[in-house]
Amino acid sequence: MEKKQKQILHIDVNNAFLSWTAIDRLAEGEKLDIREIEAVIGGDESKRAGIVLAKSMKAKQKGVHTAETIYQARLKCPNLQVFKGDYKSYRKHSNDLYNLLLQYTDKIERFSIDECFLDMTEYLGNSRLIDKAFEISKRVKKELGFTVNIGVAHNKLLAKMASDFTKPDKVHTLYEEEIATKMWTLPVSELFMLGRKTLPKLYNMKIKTIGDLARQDKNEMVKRFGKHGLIMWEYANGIDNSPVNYLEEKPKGIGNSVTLPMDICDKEKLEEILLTLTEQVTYRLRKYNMYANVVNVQLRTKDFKDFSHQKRIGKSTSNTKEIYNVAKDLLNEMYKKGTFIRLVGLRVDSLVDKDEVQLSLFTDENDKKQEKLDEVVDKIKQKYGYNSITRAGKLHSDEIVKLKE
DNA sequence: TCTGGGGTCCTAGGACCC
DNA sequence: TCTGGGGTCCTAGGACCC
Repeated sequence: MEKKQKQILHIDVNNAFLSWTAIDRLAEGEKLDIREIEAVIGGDESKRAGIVLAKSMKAKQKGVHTAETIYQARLKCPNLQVFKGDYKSYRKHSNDLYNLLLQYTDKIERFSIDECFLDMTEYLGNSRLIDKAFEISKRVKKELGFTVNIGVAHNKLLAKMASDFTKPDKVHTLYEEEIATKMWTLPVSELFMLGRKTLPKLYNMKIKTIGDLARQDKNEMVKRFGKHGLIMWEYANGIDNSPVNYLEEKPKGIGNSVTLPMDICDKEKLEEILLTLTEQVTYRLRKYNMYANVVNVQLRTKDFKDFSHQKRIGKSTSNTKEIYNVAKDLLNEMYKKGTFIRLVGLRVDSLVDKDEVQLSLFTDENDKKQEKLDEVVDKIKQKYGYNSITRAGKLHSDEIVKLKE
């Protein structure tokens, strides 16, 4: 029995953050379209978060890369203009795109804020996949005011690779018979899931193009790189059977981390930051109506070394105080006196739905009290905004840990 | 004014049980 | 007394993505 070939589109917003900020500015009456100048969306350098989040085509032509420091970008592009990001607005533009795409299929996987996979297999009728791609491209541009790249293929990997070819505002196909001419000729660094650590190892093996990688012996790749070796080899050969995950998925973990305005070696201060992070993380956790089983604390030292300790806690919980107590223990266990810390992070993992947790018959009276306390605080935050209520003596770390609605 | 913040998945080693 | 493995859970760290 022959299996029906999947019909997949990958939609990728061109310079998403920069385009969306450009649109917002024009809507507010600004005359300058920042897509037309040497510009980036960047983090706040005064908060030691100065990296490039998105770049205009003109900045790209000067050699500016995403994720490099704004300092470095400016060396290459002295007239660079830097703009702040606005995540609330980005979420809205992302939703606008999603809602437009829903008119074509409900099998949409939101891969990130600016990328979607569409499974069109059952929604094509008599039309061709590529014609749908062009139609979507035109409509997004006209109705939403920004451009997208669309990859057209028979699996997700090939669609994603295709959408990454030439930009912006382009539709590219990458069918099986085109792999050799369109993909194997590319540098191996272009392959999805091939990062900066693996690349030098491949260069040592004289692998320069995706084609070189595809022609390696599969078993040899597994022997050398384990599971990752298999994935690399399969991707290089255009093999990917993963489905478009269109169902809304619950998060597997929730975390907040913050780069401090200056390196800190005062443990009390670190604990205060940790408490603020815990409040935010558990607030989000409770909004999902979930409990956590694992607490994880991350520290980054001033020379950029990362450490993390985690602990599986006895019972699942979303209680601020309980999670903070575990977090504080982890911090104390890990923190060496006198070390200067650049970043503090808190995550909860191994999440479960609150409803699925068997409620203990012996729920502690004190636990109930704590849960009530969280509820009351959450309600106030929901009604009057996250910032409306805070613990005494904690205002400073509230400022450091950027508060969000 | 050098290097973000949010995730997911994998690996290796140790503890513990059978 | 010594010598085993397999399986599972837990933890620390790392690679990669946008």
